[in-house]
Amino acid sequence: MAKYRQIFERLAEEMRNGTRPADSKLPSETELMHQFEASRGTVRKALDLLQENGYVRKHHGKGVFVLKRDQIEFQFNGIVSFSEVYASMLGRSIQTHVAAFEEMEAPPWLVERMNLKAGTHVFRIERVRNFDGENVILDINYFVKDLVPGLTEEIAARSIYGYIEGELGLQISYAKRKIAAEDVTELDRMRLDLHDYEYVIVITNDTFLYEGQQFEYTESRHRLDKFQFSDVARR
Amino acid sequence: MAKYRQIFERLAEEMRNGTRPADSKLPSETELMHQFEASRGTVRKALDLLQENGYVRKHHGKGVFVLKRDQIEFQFNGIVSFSEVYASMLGRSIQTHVAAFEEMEAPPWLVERMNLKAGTHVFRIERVRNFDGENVILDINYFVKDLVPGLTEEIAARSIYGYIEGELGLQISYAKRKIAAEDVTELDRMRLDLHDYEYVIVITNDTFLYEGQQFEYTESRHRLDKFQFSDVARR
DNA sequence: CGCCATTTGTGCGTATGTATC
DNA sequence: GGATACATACGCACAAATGGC
Repeated sequence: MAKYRQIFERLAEEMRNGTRPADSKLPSETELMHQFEASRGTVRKALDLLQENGYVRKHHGKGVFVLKRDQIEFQFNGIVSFSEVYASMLGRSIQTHVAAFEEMEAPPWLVERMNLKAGTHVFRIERVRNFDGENVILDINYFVKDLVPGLTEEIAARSIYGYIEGELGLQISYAKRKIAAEDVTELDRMRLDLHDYEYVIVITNDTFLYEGQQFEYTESRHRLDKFQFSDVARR
Repeated sequence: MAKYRQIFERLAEEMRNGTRPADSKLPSETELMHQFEASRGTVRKALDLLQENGYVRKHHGKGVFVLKRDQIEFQFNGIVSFSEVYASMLGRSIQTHVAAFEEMEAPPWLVERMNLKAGTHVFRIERVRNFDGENVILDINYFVKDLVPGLTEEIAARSIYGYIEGELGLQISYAKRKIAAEDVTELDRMRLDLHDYEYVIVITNDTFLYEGQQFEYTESRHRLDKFQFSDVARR
């Protein structure tokens, strides 16, 4: 690990575990240089990282100060599967059931949407998330087959993202998300325990690799009362 | 302006106007050093900025490459008022009506939520967004009076954020957002044209200044069919 | 396969400017 | 004014990834 990264991790850990309490002042850059036996540029890079990640606030001419606790904990920015977030927020586990798994030629609307070559093959996966005995979330994924070879139903039942990033080593660059309410469809009725709800919250997700190619399109359909989305926007 | 900033702006402009097309390779760091008569550190800082802002992608051992156009345009990350986003996405304008404007002592639940001192005064503002002749969004803002002095109903009718950042020069650091569906309230019925909808989508927003103090809590209540949220998450 | 040139990544030392106290 | 600390910039050295030979 890069040295500035080590310093960052070390200091961040000390802030999380309370060794460096909120509002306390960090040692000066020169002092940290000696403590970590690093150059000033390296220390500064670590401090920049800390500030970018919301741990500290630098005050020109005064020093670097630790920000309050609850401002730190809340960071799940970036790209996370909503189900995971949802589970972690409630502190409980979600049962996942693979309701469909097929390889198919991308339908026209998907070719259009993902800007694919006609005839491209994709995996289509339906997964139902069961929470407290009720099916409340339906995830429909489309993955470009060439980019995610070797995807199986067993993997889908666990963590597709774990496979993609871990096994395949694909680098995800960014994702476009959209959230909106939609009328319940027949498929929703079939897969979910909808009670009397006439609407679902739909999160669509277009995920791109570093090279700019889209490799995934996903719809995550949530029963109204079981939907929640949180994030932190930073400037 | 700082030199690395100048280099960043210059290169970014050239990418936007097409002088440096997508997938093209930037000159090497050493070459840019000479072109801009800057040190390598300075050039690298500019390149880092470009990558952070989604303009380019660096590849160790290969070079720096310009990303595709639509990957650049789509960035309305950060903190934006949802109404503005909503309006810009539909390409139409929204009429804003200030339905309530009062100064009050922060109620207990707000003191708790915003971690205020008891007895703190806040502005409470209700604004209704009218779109195509229908009231579809109700914004309820609470601003800490001491941090946003001089707020008036006239300002509320235009852009509160414009006032806060422009006139007052306050620096917003980050915002926590939450989106969820809620049952319609009496207030919703009073202010909005709800038709038969029994639910609203509620976006809560806690906004913080750099010093870590929260100065705003807002609820934005949308009629189901008029709600849409988009963003781009980057890694 | 190894070797090498190119290019980015990291770390170091230093100098100057500027803001705060 | 002086001490301290952050911001920016420069130059140098070496490491690591890449691709051509």
